[in-house]
Amino acid sequence: MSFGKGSHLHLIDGSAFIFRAFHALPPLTRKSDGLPVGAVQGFCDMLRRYIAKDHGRDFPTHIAVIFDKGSHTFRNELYDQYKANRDEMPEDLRPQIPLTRRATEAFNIACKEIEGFEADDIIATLAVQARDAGGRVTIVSSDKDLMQLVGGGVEMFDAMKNRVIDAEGVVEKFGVGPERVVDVQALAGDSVDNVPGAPGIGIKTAALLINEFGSLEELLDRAEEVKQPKRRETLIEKRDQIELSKKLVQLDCDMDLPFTLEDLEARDPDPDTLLGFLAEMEFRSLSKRIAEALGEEAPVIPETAPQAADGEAEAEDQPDFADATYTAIRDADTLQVWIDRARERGYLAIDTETTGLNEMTADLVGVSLCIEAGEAAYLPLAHRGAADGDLFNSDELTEGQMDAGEALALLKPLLEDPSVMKIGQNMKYDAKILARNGIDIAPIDDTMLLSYALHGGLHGHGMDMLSERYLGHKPIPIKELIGSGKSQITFDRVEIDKAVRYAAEDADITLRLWKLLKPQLHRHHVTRVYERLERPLVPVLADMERAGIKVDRNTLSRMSGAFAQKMAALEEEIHELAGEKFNVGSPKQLGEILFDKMGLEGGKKGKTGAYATGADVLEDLATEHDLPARVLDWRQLSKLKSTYTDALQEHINPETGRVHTSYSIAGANTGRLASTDPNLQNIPVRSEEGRRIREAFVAEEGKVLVSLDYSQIELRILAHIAGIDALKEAFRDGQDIHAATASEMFNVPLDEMTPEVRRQAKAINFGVIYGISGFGLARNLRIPRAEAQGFIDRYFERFPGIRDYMNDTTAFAKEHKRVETLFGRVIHTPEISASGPRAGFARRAAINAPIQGTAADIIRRAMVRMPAAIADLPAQMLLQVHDELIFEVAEDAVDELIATAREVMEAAPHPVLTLDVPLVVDAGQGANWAEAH
DNA sequence: GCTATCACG
DNA sequence: GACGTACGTGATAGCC
Repeated sequence: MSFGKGSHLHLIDGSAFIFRAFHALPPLTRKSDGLPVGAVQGFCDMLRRYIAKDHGRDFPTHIAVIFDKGSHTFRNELYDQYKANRDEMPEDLRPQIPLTRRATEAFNIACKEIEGFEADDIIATLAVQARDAGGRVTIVSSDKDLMQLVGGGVEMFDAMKNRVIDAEGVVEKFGVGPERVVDVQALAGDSVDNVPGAPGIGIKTAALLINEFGSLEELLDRAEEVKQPKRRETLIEKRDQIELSKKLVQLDCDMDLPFTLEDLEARDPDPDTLLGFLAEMEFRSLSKRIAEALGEEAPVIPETAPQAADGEAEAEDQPDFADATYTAIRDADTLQVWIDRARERGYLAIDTETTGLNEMTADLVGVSLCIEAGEAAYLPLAHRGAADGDLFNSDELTEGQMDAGEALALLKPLLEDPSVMKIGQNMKYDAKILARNGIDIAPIDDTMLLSYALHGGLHGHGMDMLSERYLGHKPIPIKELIGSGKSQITFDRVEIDKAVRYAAEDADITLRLWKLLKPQLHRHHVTRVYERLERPLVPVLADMERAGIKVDRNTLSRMSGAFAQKMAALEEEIHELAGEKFNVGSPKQLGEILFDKMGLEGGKKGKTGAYATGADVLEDLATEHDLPARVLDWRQLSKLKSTYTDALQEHINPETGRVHTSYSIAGANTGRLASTDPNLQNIPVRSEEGRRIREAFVAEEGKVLVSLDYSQIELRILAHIAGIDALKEAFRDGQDIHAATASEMFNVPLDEMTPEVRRQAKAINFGVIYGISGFGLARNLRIPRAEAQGFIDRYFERFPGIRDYMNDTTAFAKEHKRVETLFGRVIHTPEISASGPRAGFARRAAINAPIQGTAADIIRRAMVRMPAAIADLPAQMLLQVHDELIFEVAEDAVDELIATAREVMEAAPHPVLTLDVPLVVDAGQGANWAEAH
């Protein structure tokens, strides 16, 4: 087919794509030999869209992947420093480049490269040819150089972000249309490609100048007319350099190509070739998906034994999931066989199925067991007739199930047998369910926590994810059994045969993951982290969650009513001030009222096109007008009512009268816990009105709530890690640390300290923990940026150790792609070498992680030791809020509890670590949490 | 399902 | 000089 009107050419910038994929995606290696293939997989996944034909009207008639070839191009002849500051290609990316070419060929897509030419120029030439022939062009790339080409039927597509870039997008980026992009680039230069441009002029200024003068040539000829002296001089003095820059950034649209557009016609891939290549790469789920799209059988990829040499997994050969045998256990004899086998083996994987996700209300429906990969059994205990079946019989237990009591009585000795390891995925869930059935499961291993200790920061730790990633197997989605949304059924309504396949598979997967991950602990030096900080927390948290905390419904309900009244009054007032009724809770409507209708200054639209109406914006507006101030009040009440006084009531368990949160151990990257359903780690405290919600959290009659919290633990850890003598001394002397910092920084004696100066020092102290920036501090303190930067400079001058810590930590993260806490917890930082704003995020996260993570480790150690320490006291640990533990204790044992728990908390780093600063724990007590805190 | 907002340490 | 920024979370409401 000849190329012309109606044709649509897709040009994929291959080199740029794999560079970005390499940095954006996790470092996947081929299991059999450790060959890095993450970028290749990302590339193939992108090409998969062409197989799936889910492009709609944009499906290409012609397509090619274009690569760079050779490092020396005509631009180096013009300027020997062109791209001279490029980093070496990462070691792990190098071997993936030829593989990417092979991938392109396997997809039967034209693969083009020309020695001595950049992909950009080939793409430019092809795009112009295609456009001139009357066709459409989509350039799959986000390289800003290619933005010159946009318009007249040419658009760009950012495959990583799944976003089309058209002429409008170009204007957004460069401030000028595509035809003037070169001019702006020539002025602004490009640090990545080492294009010099005009010193002192960035994209913003360049766009301004080009828009004013019409073109670069015009600007340079009339440079005398530029008003700003500095700019004028630069433009005149650096004219040659600017003109050279233009030549460097200008794409060559007129290359002699040894092929034609017709050669790029889209062709269907040969399934054997393509699937063969994917199998060779060992892309399990990808080859399955592509096989499905092609209507072919997925290739069988053997579960090869990874080579020990590469230091990664060394799981024994595990059988194919397709060959697995999953059976039902329907009688005591069969169950006994499984129990005996588990005893003999010394371990088993186990998974419980229940009627819901809430362990406090869900009922046990069945238990699955696995001792050998590929061989698992499901023990159904409480399956009932289908919900839509005969009403009369629907609650009857289905035939062929063991009596639950009998089965659990047989299982109990095994599950409590100290010589048999029980393996689960997220064992806290199963432990709680079993505890409610009288079984104290121990000892345990948890594949979720293995993954967390090994790979925290790299990816999530849910079973579906781990299975796809490490076993190349997509588990049966639970939705296939129970549906979703309104028509969702509970697991006890699932047919037993279906339940067997699903439940047994989960136990099978868990066992396989355990065999794969457990041996890696040692090699990654996280055995102690897993054994001391992750695993022992499971029973401790299970106990706390089961205990719950008593919440007084009447208190909440009264507050809800009061809030509702106040809100209604405020709402009326707001509508009056606005002159019309609108939904105060809608940021979109509020923005339009404030900035469009009322014409207030300072309206800024975010990326969605809506005005920002956050608290900081409204606070600024509140000086000008009453309405924003009322909205702030309304928002506060609305938050308190919906999230706390209303929602908390729903969480009171009718059986216990208490609220039972659930802590996720592997949720936060730094090692912190996260509290969900409900979140009891963000109960209001900072505002007077909000703090009253804590009055609803109460102790039982005759008991008291006690709260113990670490004082300034993160700053103490910073002082220790960064070795800041002045801070250490201040902590040893028990000084007010923020006042001490202020005194040191501003040379103000402590007894002359003003609250304002102290406040600023406090903001800086916190900023340091977060990876301070002038911008962030300025915003926080609402002071000019230059002033904030001045504070930071002075701070670093007085505490040079902190700057060293930040630099050292960043350098360590860049080298190792991870940081560590003082207790050896590893937090991976894959984004640390990213470019653009993401690099800043990653850097600050890397600076923060060892500090926040060490604090998290310390309180984890305290929590693990706490139950034994207070075993003889009539006390129970209920909640953790990052640096605070809340207990419920009999009135007459309060003092003893405080003394004991404080000792455990203050000594938590021992014996592994002795901090250079003391840990101080403050205590409070009362009938409710507001009093105790 | 995404975004904005706001509650906590 | 320019870019876009404080770290870590979870719940709710609005909106497509």
